[in-house]
Amino acid sequence: MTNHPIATPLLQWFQANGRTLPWREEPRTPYRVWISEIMLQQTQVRTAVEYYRRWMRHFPNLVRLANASLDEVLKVWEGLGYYSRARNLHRCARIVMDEYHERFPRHPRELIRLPGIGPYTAAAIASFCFGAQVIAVDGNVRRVTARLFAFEKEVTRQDAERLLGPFYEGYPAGEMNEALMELGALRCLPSRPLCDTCPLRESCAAWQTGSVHRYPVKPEKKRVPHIYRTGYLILRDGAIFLRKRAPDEMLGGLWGVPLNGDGFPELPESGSVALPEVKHAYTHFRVTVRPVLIRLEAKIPAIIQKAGRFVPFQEVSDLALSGLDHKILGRLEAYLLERGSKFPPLDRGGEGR
DNA sequence: AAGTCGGGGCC
DNA sequence: GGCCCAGACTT
Repeated sequence: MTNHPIATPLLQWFQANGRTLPWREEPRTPYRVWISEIMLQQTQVRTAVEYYRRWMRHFPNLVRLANASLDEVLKVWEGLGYYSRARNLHRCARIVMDEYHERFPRHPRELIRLPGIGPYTAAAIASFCFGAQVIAVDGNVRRVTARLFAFEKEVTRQDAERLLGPFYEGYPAGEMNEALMELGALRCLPSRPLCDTCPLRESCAAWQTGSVHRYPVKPEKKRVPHIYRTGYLILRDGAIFLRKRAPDEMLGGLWGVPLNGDGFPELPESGSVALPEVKHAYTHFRVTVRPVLIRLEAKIPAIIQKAGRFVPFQEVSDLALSGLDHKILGRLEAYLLERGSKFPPLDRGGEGR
């Protein structure tokens, strides 16, 4: 029996205090693990759990997902962000159904070739579902590693694999991966870690030197630009003009209010009504949108009409919209309510159908 | 190695 | 406001 001074207490702690993922119900099929791991990319468990439950009601298995339309998939994903994850899930489901006879490949080298599955997710699926002896390096594992070894640089995936590899020998990698991630989520927190109750305290180089707060070392912070746009609310006979973004642009596949610039011409604002501004923060820039109700005298120019279509108010909630567009349409809803008119409430994720 | 790609939770 | 989150993909 192996008895590693770090791996053994880690697993003992995990079996007594870990296992907090709410969807760990058996059996942990590749489909369930795949969906949950994709949802958890750059997303906290609290945020993902309700999306996961709703997802499984809409797409309970791989075939149902593969046979759905991308519009349906994006609507269920709506609000989770990083929408390439949803587009890749859809692509991947069709590949696994058509080319892998509905069965995920077992080997990480094969899994990583599938769209949306990178080094972490491939290792997670392979170790959780197929017992592969591979390390799944996520943000938690990087942080734990940085403190455990008082690592003075950013911990790359290769660094983590090299430093943690000896711990894994003789232990099930799936359990070790989960244990390390749970430790990062419950004890080795990004700020104010709970070292008093950490099972690896005595082995932690950062704790031994009283310098836990210095790790992990953070890269330079870059200042984010702030852009200003005008959002065009073009109404006609109980419908609003929306455009569908191309698959290869930001928020690809989602519908939205057209903004000036950004593939859309400036519109004349004579006689228009300005609504309160909307602010929105993305990862690498911020935007302030000034929504305006546009009064179009003449017919819609062809260049604009080609960019989208007029959507009846009642059908807007069937479309997948970004968070910014929800905010903008919220201004319109408030404006119409003030004037005794009505705009249907915008539910997210298609639950209202 | 560095940029791009969302949104929510928390301080 | 800034920071972080069970990362992947492109260049």
